[in-house]
Amino acid sequence: MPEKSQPPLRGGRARQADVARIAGVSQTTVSLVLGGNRQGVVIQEATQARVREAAKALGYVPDPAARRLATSQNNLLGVFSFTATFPTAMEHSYYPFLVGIEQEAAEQGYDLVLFTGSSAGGAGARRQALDRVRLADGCLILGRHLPATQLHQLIEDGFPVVHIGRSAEPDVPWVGADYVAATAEVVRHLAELGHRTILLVREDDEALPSSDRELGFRTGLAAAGLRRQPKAVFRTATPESDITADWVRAKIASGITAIVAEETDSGAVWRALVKALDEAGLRAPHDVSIALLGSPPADLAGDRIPTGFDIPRADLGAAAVRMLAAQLSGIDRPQPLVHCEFRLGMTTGVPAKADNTPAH
Amino acid sequence: MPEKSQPPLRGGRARQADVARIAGVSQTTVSLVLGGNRQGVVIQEATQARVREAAKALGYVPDPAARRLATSQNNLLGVFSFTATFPTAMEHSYYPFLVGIEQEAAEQGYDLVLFTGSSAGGAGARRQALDRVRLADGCLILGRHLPATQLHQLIEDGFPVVHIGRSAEPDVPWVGADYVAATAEVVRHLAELGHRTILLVREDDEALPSSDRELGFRTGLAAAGLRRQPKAVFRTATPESDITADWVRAKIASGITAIVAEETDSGAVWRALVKALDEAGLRAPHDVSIALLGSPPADLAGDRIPTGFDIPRADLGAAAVRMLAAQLSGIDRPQPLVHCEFRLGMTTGVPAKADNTPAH
DNA sequence: TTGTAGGCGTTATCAA
DNA sequence: TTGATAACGCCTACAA
Repeated sequence: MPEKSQPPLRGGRARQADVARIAGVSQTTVSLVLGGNRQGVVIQEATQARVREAAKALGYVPDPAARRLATSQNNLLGVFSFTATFPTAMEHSYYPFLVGIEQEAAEQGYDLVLFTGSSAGGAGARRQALDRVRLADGCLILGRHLPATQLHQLIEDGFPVVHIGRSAEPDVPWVGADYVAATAEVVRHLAELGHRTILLVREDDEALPSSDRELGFRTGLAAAGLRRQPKAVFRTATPESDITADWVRAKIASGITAIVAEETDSGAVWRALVKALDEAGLRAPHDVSIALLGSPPADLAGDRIPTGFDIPRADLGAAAVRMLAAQLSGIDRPQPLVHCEFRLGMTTGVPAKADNTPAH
Repeated sequence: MPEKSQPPLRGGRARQADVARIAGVSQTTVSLVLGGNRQGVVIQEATQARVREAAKALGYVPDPAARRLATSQNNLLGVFSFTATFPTAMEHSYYPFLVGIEQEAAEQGYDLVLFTGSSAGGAGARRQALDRVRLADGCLILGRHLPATQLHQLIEDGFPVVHIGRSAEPDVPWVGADYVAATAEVVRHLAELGHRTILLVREDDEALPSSDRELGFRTGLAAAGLRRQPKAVFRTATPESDITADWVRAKIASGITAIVAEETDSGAVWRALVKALDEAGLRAPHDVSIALLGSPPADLAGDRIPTGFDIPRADLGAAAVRMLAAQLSGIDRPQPLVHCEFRLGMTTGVPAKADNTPAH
């Protein structure tokens, strides 16, 4: 047997070279036949058959690592978050985003690399480094607090990155929910019901989600032709103590017929509002209309559905993947804003009494 | 500038060669300094510092594919599931497993690769292929229906794999919940309360989770010194129609004082049992004790907590990672069985009336 | 202490 | 139509 001295299999795996030897052709031919043959090279049917047969006999399977090395395409999308991606407390997890991310990634032919221990530290401090993400073709970033320096280094190097959630950092590509339009729509809804004096309750910080809602609020008021009201926005850092039964009564007495509350991470504002109404013996929408600029916290899910809007987290994840894929293939970036679905709940209705604005 | 003509960065990613050029050393030295240097080669501190600095400046990260091709190690653990890992219906998801997987992977210094599109298909049928997991150092497999052929191919080739959930396939390493011991413990609990005639309700198939529970049931009976009862196990394929108010009444009349129900994917058995009791106007544990061999379905969570046991899914995920890590480092496999926590609920108590077994 | 050279399995470019 | 041959990025004897 004057065959080459190589053993037929090495480490239990057949290589293209093995197939080639069995089929009596060159390794290149095997690659051509078995790989896509994108070069459009013409190969005899008989040869192809021989190659295929040999491959099958040997149980040949291409080595993805080698393939990826040769094509310099990992088909890997990174997912990086600074907090644990799957915390024990499920409500705070990125699960809803991942639903969309996974679907769209599959659609586009990418696998996902989940970088672990971003918060915990795990095995050594160096794992903290954002640099690890470079092993993927591009990376999605979840969460608010990013190390701006590292991130910009990444971006400067031309590494494709998309932040989920509108980013305040310049030059960081992002996808985000369109809070402005969604909030404006809620205001419009209230205005159409006849409300003329509407109050926005928001947290007392400068986060984008908050200021976007305020912008949408003002936009909505203007679009509805409502005149600028001096104290249309109420800021609170401590909802529990600020938003009381007395507070609500006073607001209603002052002519306010509708209150829209920001959705916060903890849901504290909305929770406090609901509680305050309850303690005041008031009911929505009978005594006052209330709306929530976001989704209700899980533990209040059983309550009456609040009017407001839903943040399409899965859509956001999918949009982020699309944006990243676009960067990777050099296509123009798609729309970064994702539409929020208006939610007609049971907490808004016509104003309790004729509004007290001057007749026009 | 008599530097080599290569651009400092290619395609946005730095290679060892780039680092070497910047640091003014050879590529080997870079590999030595940055890689573990398992060869024990001694390198000047100053040189090492230069290399590290250059690497940092360039944001160098080793290419996983290349690394794997050369060594078969890249600190990546694969997660493969036959259904989508993040389905829209969160209740049926692998979330609880992922909590443990992520934590333990971080602990052990691994990142995770989530192989997507296993079910959806996505970009072509080949994505279906389990072979992609070879990019990682090893792989966790979730879900029941495995492509046995591909899986065994993988295992034969020495690729480390761990199935989450006890596997019926031979030679497939797995971690699983110890249903046998847990079920036996529930039976013991009932026996200690004084129950002598206990009924097991299970689904009518031959799945391991079911048969393990039955085995534990019989073990528990034997350990409690209860004599073998002819019709101690009731099988049903259609719980809704089989488990009715009349059925329950008949069982109680026949002397049964306790019923243990298998946890099924849909929770159908338990649901039917609870409903039947309700319709019969019976209450647990007053009229009959009932126990659930697993966790209650989410929509019944508000009900009275059933006695039974909890499946430690996060622990399972962590155990799977440990087992995989053990395989990777050549250590002996750790215990594959994870203990289920006994859950003392409100549905079991002393038998309704003096039991009717003959005096001993 | 550092560098040279060869190989891992695939793809891609040329010649033949 | 096929077959050498050179990357791809990294690791590791072995040589200097």
